Amino acid sequence: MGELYADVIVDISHEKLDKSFQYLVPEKLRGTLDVGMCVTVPFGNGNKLIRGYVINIGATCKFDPARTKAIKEIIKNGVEVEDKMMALAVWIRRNYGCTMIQALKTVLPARQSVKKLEQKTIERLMDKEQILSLFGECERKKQTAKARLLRELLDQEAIPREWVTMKLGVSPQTIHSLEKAGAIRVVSTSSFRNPVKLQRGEESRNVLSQDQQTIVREIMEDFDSGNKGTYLIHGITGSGKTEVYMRLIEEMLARGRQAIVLIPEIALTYQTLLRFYTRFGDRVSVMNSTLSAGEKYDQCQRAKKGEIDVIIGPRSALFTPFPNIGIIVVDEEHESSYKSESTPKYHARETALEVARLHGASVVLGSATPSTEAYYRAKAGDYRLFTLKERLTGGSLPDVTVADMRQELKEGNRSIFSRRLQELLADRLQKGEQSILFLNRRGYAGFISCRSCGHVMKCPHCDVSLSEHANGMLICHYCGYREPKPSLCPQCGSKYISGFRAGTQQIEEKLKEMFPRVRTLRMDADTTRTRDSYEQILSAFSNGQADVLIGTQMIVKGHDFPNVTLVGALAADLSLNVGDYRAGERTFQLLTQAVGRAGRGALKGEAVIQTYQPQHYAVVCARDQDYEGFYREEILYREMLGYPPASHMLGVQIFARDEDGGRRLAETLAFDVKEKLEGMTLIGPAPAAVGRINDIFRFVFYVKGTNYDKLISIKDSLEERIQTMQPAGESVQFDFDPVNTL
DNA sequence: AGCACGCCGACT
DNA sequence: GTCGGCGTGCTC
Repeated sequence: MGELYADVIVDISHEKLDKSFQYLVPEKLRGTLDVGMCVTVPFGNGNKLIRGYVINIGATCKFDPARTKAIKEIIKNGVEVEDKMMALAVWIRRNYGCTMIQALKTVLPARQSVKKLEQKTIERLMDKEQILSLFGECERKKQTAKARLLRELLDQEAIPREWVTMKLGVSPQTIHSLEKAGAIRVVSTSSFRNPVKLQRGEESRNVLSQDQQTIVREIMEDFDSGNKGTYLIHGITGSGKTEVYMRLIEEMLARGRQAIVLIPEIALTYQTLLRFYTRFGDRVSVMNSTLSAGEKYDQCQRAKKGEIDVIIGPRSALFTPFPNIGIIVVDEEHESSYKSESTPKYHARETALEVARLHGASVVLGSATPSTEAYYRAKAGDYRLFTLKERLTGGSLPDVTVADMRQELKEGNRSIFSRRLQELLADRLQKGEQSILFLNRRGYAGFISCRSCGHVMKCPHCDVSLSEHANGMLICHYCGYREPKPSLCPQCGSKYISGFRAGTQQIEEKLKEMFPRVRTLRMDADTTRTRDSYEQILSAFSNGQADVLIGTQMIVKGHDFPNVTLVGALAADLSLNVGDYRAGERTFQLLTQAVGRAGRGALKGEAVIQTYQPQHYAVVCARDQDYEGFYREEILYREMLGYPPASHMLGVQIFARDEDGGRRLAETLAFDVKEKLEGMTLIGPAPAAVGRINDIFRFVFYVKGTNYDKLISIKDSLEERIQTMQPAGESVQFDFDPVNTL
């Protein structure tokens, strides 16, 4: 029988060793040894025994077999931080379908950046005379490297090690020998900069409401009795979720545990940060995308050393190497930015549960509009559900009207503003109150709808909207179904059937035509290109420099504008018909949030939702702020069509330079899957929604099934199959329970 | 990171 | 010749 070889990552934190080494798996470890295990291996010329991690096992030896050494033994324990990270990487690899290297890269902090912040400094231990005599001695012996360093030390007490090795050209050995001679000392004064500017203000510790207290008490009782659960807090904005998080974190810190707070990518507002900062001082740190790789690495080191206990950040903050996490908070749990868009396509909410399991920690999910997934599992009893109904900050919910744009057309209003919205806008302008116009535009898949009756062209097999393509065909990008674009509405025979195209710019123009004196601010991908333009626009609006703010999704998240008393959602249909099974959920969430922007201050607010489908449950429930009602409808739809969370879904994406090659590969793989379905369903293959990006063609197919493990084994067999084919110009990616199928 | 190897000047 | 420091490159 052939030999087995294992790829091992050597546990030395240095960039040059940041690759795998192949070792022979000895007879006695066969069957026992598995990916992710910690082993001791002989390394280097002296065959020194060191720690390593197995990242892969296979029968092929990519190295000179005569020179491969054998693994000594398996170390078993799960206490080290690294071991937990390793276990997590193994879990990610299995659940999201990627290589061990990819999993490790997401889990471990970027090592390459070590060099940049190598803050080791060389300190002089002797006084000037001693150094001078030593310098003379070295000069005489022609020990030039030593002499160079010593001369430098005459002027300075301490020199950064970086400077010494690079600029002075002194090798580590030289430094080492001088260290042994007692002339110098190497100190790692890694000056971990804390990216938050400390501004400890007055601590405002609100008294908890009855409901808040109950949540904190029950979660902590569970925790103390060794029952580490998952909790979903369903609370409208302003109901005091953050205060609950902070209390829980305090309790955990008191028990010597650490806390991770996840927040959506863009939602890291300065206000939230400050709140945490004033409460926990410099024991808290932030992780965000504006941090350099080096700074991120700093945060990890600080966490490892126990200098901080609380970290706030987007999904990657989940991998902060804390020794003993007590709680993980996932705020705005429904946000789609929690799902990674690059391989491994992990979901931070699900991964948080695994991190918590490894540490014995509790997980708290919070949202005003919980994801269907989380609510489903709460209903099933997997999560415990808490509801916060009171709005602590005051302000009442706005009055919402749904404007039926079909009716508007019928009665001769061809403008993009309904008459109701026009009226209210005029009223606000006259009163000097502010308004927000919200365009929930997303993606560029143009759906086709009838402006007369609201009928939307849908795929008869997948119940998602069909997209219009340039050749006049309508295509379903789930299954590939296609039909020609009709010239008359199949429902009512109207000729007003067309794609919906409108951008923030057009809206601004139309608004100015109608109200020539209006002052507007526009916020979309175009106007927020630079780093702080986002904040600038928001504060300009906040200061009353404009009457109307026009923008896309980004304006509905975070930020309170007390003077805003009118919100118009211009085209609810834009996100309702993007041809994705989550369109309803996303629309409901966006509309609910948008509507909630009105009337946050003392003044009562109003909102108008414009749509061609006023009867759609996402619209109706958003109008009534009725989450339960929405969920009941949504889960029915998901169950009926077998979409997550009622079922699981594996997306297989094929990328290819050559269109035919890609299609062939997609068809071959899909054909393979067909043999192994065992009750699961195959959809596709079809060209992806965006069929070509950068001249790379994309194809996709989906497998739906209730058993996640079966989907994993489908993925495994596909991987094997791909390996045997060794496709040259094509690559394949897997996406479990995709969030974004566009 | 640590260790060996090969190069080069200095000293017996 | 040999000794010892110094830089380079490799480690499965």
